[in-house]
Amino acid sequence: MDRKTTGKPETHGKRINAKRLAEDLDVSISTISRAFSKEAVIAPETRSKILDYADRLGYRPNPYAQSLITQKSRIVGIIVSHLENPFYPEALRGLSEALRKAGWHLMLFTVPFGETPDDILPLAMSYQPEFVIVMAVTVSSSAQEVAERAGTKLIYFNRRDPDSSTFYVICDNAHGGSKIADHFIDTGCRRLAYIAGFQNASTTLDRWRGFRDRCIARGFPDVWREEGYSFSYEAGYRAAISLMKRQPRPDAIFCASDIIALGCIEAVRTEFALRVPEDVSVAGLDNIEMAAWPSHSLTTYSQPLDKMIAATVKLIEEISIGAESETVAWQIKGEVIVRNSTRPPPGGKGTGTTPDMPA
Amino acid sequence: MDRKTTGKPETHGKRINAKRLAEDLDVSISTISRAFSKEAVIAPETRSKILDYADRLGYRPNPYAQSLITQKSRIVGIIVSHLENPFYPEALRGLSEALRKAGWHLMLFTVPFGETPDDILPLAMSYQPEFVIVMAVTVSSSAQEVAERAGTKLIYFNRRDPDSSTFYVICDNAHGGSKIADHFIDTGCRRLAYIAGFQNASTTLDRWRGFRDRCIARGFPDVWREEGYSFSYEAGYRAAISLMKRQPRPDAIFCASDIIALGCIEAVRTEFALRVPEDVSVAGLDNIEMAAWPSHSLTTYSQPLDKMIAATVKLIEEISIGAESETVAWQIKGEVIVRNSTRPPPGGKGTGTTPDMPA
DNA sequence: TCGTTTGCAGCAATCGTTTGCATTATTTTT
DNA sequence: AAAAATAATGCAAACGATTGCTGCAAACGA
Repeated sequence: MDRKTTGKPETHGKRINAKRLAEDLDVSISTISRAFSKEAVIAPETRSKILDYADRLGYRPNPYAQSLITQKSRIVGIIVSHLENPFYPEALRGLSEALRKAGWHLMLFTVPFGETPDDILPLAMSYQPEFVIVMAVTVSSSAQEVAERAGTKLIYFNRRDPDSSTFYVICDNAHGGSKIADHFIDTGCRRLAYIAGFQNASTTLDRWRGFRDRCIARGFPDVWREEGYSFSYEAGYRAAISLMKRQPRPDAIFCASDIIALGCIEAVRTEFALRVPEDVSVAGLDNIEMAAWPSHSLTTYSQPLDKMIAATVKLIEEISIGAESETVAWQIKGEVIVRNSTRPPPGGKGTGTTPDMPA
Repeated sequence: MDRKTTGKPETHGKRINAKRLAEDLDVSISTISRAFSKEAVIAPETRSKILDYADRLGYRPNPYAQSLITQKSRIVGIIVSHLENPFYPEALRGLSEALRKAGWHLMLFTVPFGETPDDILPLAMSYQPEFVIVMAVTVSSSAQEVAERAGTKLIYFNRRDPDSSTFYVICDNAHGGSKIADHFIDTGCRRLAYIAGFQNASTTLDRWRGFRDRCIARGFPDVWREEGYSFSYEAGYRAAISLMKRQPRPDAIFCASDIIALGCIEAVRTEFALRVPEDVSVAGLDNIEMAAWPSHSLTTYSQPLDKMIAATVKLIEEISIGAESETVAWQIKGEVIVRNSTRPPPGGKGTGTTPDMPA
């Protein structure tokens, strides 16, 4: 009695579909369909009979037929350009799980070196996703228009489009910059510098603005800015080198991202034999997991990733329902996470002089 | 003359489909379809006329209708469990680009903490991908059967299923272990140890086997093994602590992955105030980008990622064509990358004593 | 008992393609 | 010039669902 099947379900050649179920159970195809629809009106016992049998056969409604008829795909595309920045895998993972829970499927598109999201968008569009999340530089307005015309909504994640008014979800980058400025100044730093990331990125810009404005406001108008040209370890390493050659040397460096900060710290230590934080305070922005590793122990401003993800999913759900969503954009505050890459406050409290890290 | 449209293409309400093109161009829907099919027989001028016009309208064949009729999805699902290990974002990116070039679409599924690929597979199946790449622990044979029955082929990436004979692509992990053993022994290390990753993973096992067997073969049968229980920085940190408490202390540690090795190095330095590589040589396996950073400068055995990706795509293409692929599995050799986390050879040549890293 | 409301299920049109076969137009052969 | 071969297109039946409408029974009220 432990054979493969217990009666009817003899997978007899053909692929199982609604018709097969309908015949076996002696109902119409419509009824099968309704059994799988939450809102449809159908007798409870009929539904459970169908659902049970479907389960036995391993039947699931064909999503292609569904998409074809309903004109909805339940697919969200995601365009990512810089997976090498650990912030993005973290974001990707969170987004993936949250969207899955909400019943969406994620199609991944990476932007190869030398190409732009603009080149990828048409491809991403081919499965007619209802949404495309862009975790990369913003796309041109013409590409944007193509998407809109096909009925696909664009959502920027961790980017903001200076011009157009598409949906976006970001952390309050200017706030981050300003809080780091406060932290530097409060701990006695005076010669303040910034290492920028990719030049056209809104994140580079906003973090700089927040940082510089706050420095100025607190009486330190001479803030240096060094271009990193990208959000990477190497960028931080290189930028730090030219920054540290200046006279007088900066005593605090705010980096446009954590990964830049790590490169920066390394350069300060290796190339100049200087100590962090005794000689230079270094802070980043992101709060990637690596920042907490004892070897790095990086002071940073945390991106509120969970909240950003929740906001993104909420946005998608709302628009999808047709709510025309009042909130077109989310900008969420994070907080400063003080670790050991910045000097302790002058009072001498806190972590003491320099803990942990061996010479 | 620079208006939106130049004549006909007045997107008049309805969604553009083959029918619309057919009417406008006065051909049949079949002809439209054939214009988009490489193999179809159609007059060249007809084809280009159609293609041009389609371009003007921005028409592309509806993939859902296509999938429905052809029973092929051109979708490959990918199940990833440990994006926090930088090896996986790197692999993901490569796979994504290579598959896209080959005309496939990638659906991403991450395995949330506490769940297994088994739980995710049914979900991944719902869009009927033609292939599912599993970059995680292997799935149970029953789940595997479910996939096979739905006509989906499973491919393991960086995993090998001890029991069943599904497709897999891995690097030659045993070779890696043995080469690292050689390197340790050649550079004068004598008290050899291994930090394992996730216990049931084939990678943990194979790397250990290769390492231990080679050590034994060369006359060092007493190889320590410490469990890390996962492939993570924290695991390496913890495992290194209990390993270094032993007497006598190991003087060389082979870690089941780069990220473990980084944690291990950090523990050795911070918790024991010992130097790497002077007191202990540490090597990993993967060759993630971070391993090359000057702050880490990790000796490691490189996974031949490019080749592994190429093999995966080739596998997919072949099976998809129906070639029933002779090669069911790929196992590709990598090579030892010597950096500064292992001591130089006794002869004194090579990089000298200890370069770069400040005290 | 009969008319009315209500609850469920079925009919059939529809989504946008692909493709085997029939048909027409064109060229070649005899 | 007619017959045969070839090339290009059209016809229509799938693929597997969803959903507005219709129909029918049971339940209800009078």
